[in-house]
Amino acid sequence: MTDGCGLELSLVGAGGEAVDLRRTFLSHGVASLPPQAIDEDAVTLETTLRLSRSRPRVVLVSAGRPGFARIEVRGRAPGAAATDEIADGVRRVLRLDEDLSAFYDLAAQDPELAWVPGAGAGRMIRSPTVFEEVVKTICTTNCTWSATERMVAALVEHLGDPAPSARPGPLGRAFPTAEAMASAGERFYKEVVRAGYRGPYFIELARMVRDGEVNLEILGSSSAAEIPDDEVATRLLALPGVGPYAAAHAMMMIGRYSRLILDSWTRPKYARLVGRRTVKDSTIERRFRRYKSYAGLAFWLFLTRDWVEEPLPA
DNA sequence: CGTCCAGGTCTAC
DNA sequence: GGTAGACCTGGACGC
Repeated sequence: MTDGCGLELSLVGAGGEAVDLRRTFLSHGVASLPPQAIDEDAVTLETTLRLSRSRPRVVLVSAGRPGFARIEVRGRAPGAAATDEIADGVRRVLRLDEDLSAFYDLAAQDPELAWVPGAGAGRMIRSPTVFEEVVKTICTTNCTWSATERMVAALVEHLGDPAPSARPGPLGRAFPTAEAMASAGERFYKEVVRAGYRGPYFIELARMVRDGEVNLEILGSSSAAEIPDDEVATRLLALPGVGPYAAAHAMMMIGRYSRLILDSWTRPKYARLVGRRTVKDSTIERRFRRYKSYAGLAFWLFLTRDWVEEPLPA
């Protein structure tokens, strides 16, 4: 456990926005894939963070004093450097470094999304690396959610570096590095992960990242600010197994909200919410065009408002 | 049992 | 540039 002071993070966005921890934890399904896990009732997020100078550590994030998140680190108390790294990691995962105030201003003018700023919604739980986001996204393509869970769990369980406290299973391990994924053989992907045709995609993607042919992490860093979304999309679409859906999904995960995630879940859900049987993609795009670079985030929040119960008006 | 298809992508026209 | 068909896997469903 942490030292007596405990570790806490102020739940405020970079622009002073309120942040709702529960809304953040339940921002999207990928947030609950290993090595992350969400306990909805306890409002707790567990994840395992890789550290630069020591073994990965299991971290638990939960509600602390009002306006704060509490961070617990499993195992012996981390040193000062590791503590800083863990705090930075959690800040990144919760996306606290992001300023959503410009988006909130737009949402406030839209009767159907005016609830967003007050709800502290809009922070999509993120993974420690862009590589992890892309791999997980590929695991969501063309299969059921149970298959996604099976594939990700197998990758983490068999290729992830364990924290000292790790027990058998997919939790308590950092997400595998590109190195580890590139070194695993085709048989591993076929027989253990049961990834089917995605196996060769994973091997090639991991090899490209390991060999420095692509720099995915730059796309998720603040130094990529001058790279336009179109360019980010082009780079993602060039990756094996990444098409329009996966590119839009990965972009949402790395804070590039211009693309709408249009897939077999979002399309019917949108149609149902607006009381139609089907809606053309172009119609959906038009509805959210006013949000410009935040169109994808607006669309996602429109779809997921009912994921969290809202407090009754006083 | 077979067919369909799930939070698609790729290749070949 | 738009559009079939194939593609791993494994639940859900119809027969």
